Amino acid sequence: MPEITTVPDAGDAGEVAERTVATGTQAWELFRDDPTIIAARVNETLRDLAYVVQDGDRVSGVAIDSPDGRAILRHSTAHVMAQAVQELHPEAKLGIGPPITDGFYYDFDVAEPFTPADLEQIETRMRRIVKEGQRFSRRPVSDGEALSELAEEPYKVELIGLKGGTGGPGGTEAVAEAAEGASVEVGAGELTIYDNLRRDGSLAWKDLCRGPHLPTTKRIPAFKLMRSAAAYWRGDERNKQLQRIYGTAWESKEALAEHLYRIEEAERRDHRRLGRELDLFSFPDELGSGLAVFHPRGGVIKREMEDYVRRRHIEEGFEYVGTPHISKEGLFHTSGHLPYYADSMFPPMQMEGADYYLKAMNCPMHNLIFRSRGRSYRELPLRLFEFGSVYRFEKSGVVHGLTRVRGMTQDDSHSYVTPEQAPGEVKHLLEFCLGLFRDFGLDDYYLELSTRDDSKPDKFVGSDEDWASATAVLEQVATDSGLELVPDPGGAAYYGPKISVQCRDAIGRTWQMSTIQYDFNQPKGFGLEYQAADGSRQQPVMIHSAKFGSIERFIGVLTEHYAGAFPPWLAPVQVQAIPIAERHHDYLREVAGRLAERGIRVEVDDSDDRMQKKIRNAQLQKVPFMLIAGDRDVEEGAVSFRYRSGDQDNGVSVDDAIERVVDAVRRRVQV
RNA sequence: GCCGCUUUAGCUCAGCUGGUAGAGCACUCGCCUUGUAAGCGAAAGGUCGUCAGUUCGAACCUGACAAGCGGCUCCA
Repeated sequence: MPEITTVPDAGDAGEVAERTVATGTQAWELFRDDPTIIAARVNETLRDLAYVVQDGDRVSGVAIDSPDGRAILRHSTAHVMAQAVQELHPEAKLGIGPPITDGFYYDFDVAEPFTPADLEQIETRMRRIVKEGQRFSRRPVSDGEALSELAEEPYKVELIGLKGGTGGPGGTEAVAEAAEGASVEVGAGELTIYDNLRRDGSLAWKDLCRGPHLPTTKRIPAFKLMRSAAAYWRGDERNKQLQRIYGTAWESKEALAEHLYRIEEAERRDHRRLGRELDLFSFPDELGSGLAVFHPRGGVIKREMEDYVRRRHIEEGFEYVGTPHISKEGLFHTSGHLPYYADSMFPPMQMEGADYYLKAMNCPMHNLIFRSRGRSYRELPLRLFEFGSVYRFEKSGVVHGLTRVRGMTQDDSHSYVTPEQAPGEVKHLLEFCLGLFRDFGLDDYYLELSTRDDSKPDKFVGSDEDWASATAVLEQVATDSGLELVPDPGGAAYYGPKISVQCRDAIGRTWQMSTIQYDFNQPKGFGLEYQAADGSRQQPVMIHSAKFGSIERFIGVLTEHYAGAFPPWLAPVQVQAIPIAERHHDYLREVAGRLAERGIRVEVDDSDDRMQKKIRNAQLQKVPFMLIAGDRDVEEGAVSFRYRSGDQDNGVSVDDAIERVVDAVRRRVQV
């Protein structure tokens, strides 16, 4: 028997050992000592363990708890789910079933949407398939063979026809996602079908798939179906909606349990829930969807943010202005918004023969301020700033807590600059934004560069040259920042490209917060000009920027980031004074009075609850500091200084306690 | 906007096949006067999201609308 040489790749250790094995050796034989290996990486390509190694192959094992291993596990579980669905619902047609972050999904065309009871039934059937230990068996097929074998699967047939035709530059995110999902099915090279074979070798099920897969269904340690939902075929709302089932799969029951626990944790820090529990804000039905009211405690956070950002804008050379909430429609024609965004604006109100719109953006109004008199180059950069309340008619299905609302306040600014000043101004604004993130304790973020989609010229205005130079300015500044920069093709505003700060909250979701947009179009539309040093009239560039983005969204993200335990400087109540008995009320009122003189938000809990209950209430409200006083403390002129964490220092003098609180607030530290 | 689900007291939830509502916490009032996450008791609180329809009778069945939730699409 001829022998061939393979080179197992030791991976992280960096050691490469040569090994000579018999011809026909399959990858699994190289890893028979390691039960966590469920696939092989051969010359950078992922393969089934049934792969027959070739002379010179570099082979390393893929562990089930590695990122690739989990993706293979999840994709294999998606197959098992699809098999179970078709066994229970033979009429179901298959869409696509890729692995995703933390799980997988599979789309089905079925007459009736799945019910929770259906999901349970499917899960039960899946367990049976897992128990049967069906083998995933790879089989290359020609296009013709695939088409005839899968003639009953119209969506698969479409994907076969699509092979190589998806993706490419300029695709929207949705198309890219569909293409990504489809790539799991058809890949780039030859077509393959995976047969699920029972122990006796009979065919249980098959699916068009690029693979690789686990060796057998038995290797699925833990999974759970999460929910069903509708999704448009290939991510296009003009297509039919399929029924999608989401599931998750993990390398062990423990890992699954941890994942489910993380989901519960995320629910506990959901700002919609904390907003109610901490009495921060609400969304009264009477107002309508996506319209928030801030309660006194949420109002404190909002006010601290506003005070901060107003002061910072003034420090950074901005001038505070004010503009109304509505305008005659002509303004939004001049700005160019109406043709693009009429659907996203509240419908107009008619009055005295004119149509008035609620504003969805502030820039046109700032342009009017710029244009209100002749401007000199000496005034530039001219920087206008305000808290602009804007209203956007978000589709009913997308409204979400404070992070996607219909009425919001932007800390909006517009810098009017010469083209030469633009790079410096963009840099200035980006540094401003990053400083703000630092002060608010958000440190997990990245930049996104949103550019024009060249394949959709009707969505963008302006010349190619203008777009290219504007994009180059933003890209340069973003790159110089040294921060992670993610491209967002097609995400630009119609009038120009933008940099945005995408913030990750503690549970990994990302939100667009700050934006800096380069606009060479509106100045033209408004006929903005300044007189240059040589006496000529020149057109300024305007740079739009919002630092928080929207006050509402920022509060939502901040609430989730801190899980409601705001740092002292933002906490609605900074100190809860807790008397042990009624005779200590006056003592603590005096302490509270001294704190209030120092600008501290302090409350004395003079209810007739037990002191244990008062502590519990303060903890539940996530108050950072509790000052507790009983006989001993009064005697010593001290307090028991309890932190939110449960740590406590007893016998702290009142002077010291006040300084501790004031200092923590002043330094904006978290405690 | 699309698909599915949900809506009962301030909050979290019960309420069997249709016979017109219940708990815990919170709130109010008493009692208790307390040393590190829930003291005891009482009272009060709901035209069961809204409007129609079916029925002798609707929280429950049907429809429309509204709001919420999970996705999809969208997001200046």
